[in-house]
Amino acid sequence: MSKEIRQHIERIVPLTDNEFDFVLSHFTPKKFKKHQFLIQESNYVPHDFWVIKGLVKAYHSDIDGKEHIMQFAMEDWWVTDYQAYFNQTKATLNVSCLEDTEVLCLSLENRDKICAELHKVEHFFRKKSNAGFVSLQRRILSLLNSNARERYEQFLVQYPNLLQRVPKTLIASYLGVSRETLSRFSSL
Amino acid sequence: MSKEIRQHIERIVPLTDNEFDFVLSHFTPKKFKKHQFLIQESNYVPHDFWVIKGLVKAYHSDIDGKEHIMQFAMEDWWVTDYQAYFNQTKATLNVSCLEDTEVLCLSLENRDKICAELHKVEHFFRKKSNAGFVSLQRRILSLLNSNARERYEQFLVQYPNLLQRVPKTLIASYLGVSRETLSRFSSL
DNA sequence: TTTATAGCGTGATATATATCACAGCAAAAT
DNA sequence: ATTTTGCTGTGATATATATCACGCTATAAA
Repeated sequence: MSKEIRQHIERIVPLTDNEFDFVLSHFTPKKFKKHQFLIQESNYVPHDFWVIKGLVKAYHSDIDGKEHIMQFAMEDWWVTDYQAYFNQTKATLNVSCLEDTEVLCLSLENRDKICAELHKVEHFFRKKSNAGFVSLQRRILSLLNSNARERYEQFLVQYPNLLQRVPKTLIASYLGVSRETLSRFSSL
Repeated sequence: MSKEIRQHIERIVPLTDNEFDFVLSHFTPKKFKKHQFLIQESNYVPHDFWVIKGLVKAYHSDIDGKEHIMQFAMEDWWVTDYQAYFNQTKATLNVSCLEDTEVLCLSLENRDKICAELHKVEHFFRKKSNAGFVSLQRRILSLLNSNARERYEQFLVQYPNLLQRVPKTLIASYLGVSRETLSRFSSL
């Protein structure tokens, strides 16, 4: 299970065995059952999570109790409430498991430590953050440009694998559409 | 004009004079007149731009010729088509000047060079990227959560200064609302 | 087994927002 | 000085999407 994250990092920067051991020693593995919470609103957010196995949703509950999904995260994805994590403030998002899930946890302190210690690691996280930024920009453009049906079709192309594992209700909530409207799309 | 960017960087990492000179030498200043383009769709994107003075919009033109604004950028902001810039692909966004504008240009090559040379600089850009990521997440949540009027009110709170300098038509396009609908909000 | 509960589809209706059309006005261009 | 262009407001109407309501099915809980 540590091989996977090594691969994940080495897709961007090569590491010696020693370097990798050093990095890995700053992560702690953790397991969650379906329906358990990695993060709950109004609590502090101790970790960024890298998903080894399983599937989670990060979402905001509005005043009417409606859920708005910020992101899904499955194998090889990172997830947390980044606003709260980076600023050490209380979460406004919840992160909960759609399946039994195993993660590697990285505290902000440890993240900054391995970044400071190993320039390569700082480089890795910069690249990751840049890529994340770009993909959020794409999502924003899709919300501005496209109607509900088009957004759904884009989702199908971009995340065909998620479709298998995530109920349509939640995909609707990720896309900013009601489940009924989404359902009428899928039926043709 | 170089003092401003030094301050901008030193809000995150302190630099010696030598270090700053080294960094600055990788930027090139450039001036644009109102209506000129920093970036045009379907061209390669040679630079990331840091705005010294002025105001620009980064936007996508859809098939019907409608503009969707990705971001505004005024003094002390960064702007480019990041997807195209980071991946060295052709732009899908345009960036054009709403006012006469002065910028500092940073090529991807130079960015990577100063990041590789100075760990501090890589740290700076990582922090910047993280902050950008978080603010895009906020915008996405606002698009999912809030109706047009609420988004407009949030915009007023978040960017009161932009309201003075940007026509409402463009704010509407940033918020994903028609200018007519936005106009009906402002009138009460 | 029986009973909940979650997911999904679908009709009828309501509503937010877009679109179309027109006018007024200020600033820029000729 | 006159014309053009960009920005804004506002009415009338159209449309995409939300909401409400119901039933069906499969899985999970009692």
